Amino acid sequence: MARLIPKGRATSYGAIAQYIGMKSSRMVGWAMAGAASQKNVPAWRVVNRNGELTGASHFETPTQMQELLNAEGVDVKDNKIVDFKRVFWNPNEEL
DNA sequence: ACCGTGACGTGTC
DNA sequence: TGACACGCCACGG
Repeated sequence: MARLIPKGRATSYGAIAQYIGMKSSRMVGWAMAGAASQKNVPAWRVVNRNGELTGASHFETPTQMQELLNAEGVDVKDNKIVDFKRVFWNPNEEL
């Protein structure tokens, strides 16, 4: 799922949960925790509904998530995505 | 089998 | 706007 997220965009746990049909968004986060260490899964493009990088601490370094997003053109300030609503990518609209 | 915990989300007060 | 409660479900103790 995370691999479907376009570069330079980001989505929320809830959006993914909704897309998959999962009732619990917590499970999405749980799944991402395991994917964070995997280079082929852009888990850094998944944040909470406020655009906060809440899972940054699960990466190799707490700043890596922000670094990666910055590298893709996503502005991150104080561990939050700037203008998240504009960067937000809704998988349900891509159906 | 029970309980606490967690990268969450939504609803109340 | 901030704090709290509750639903959700996999995992470890």
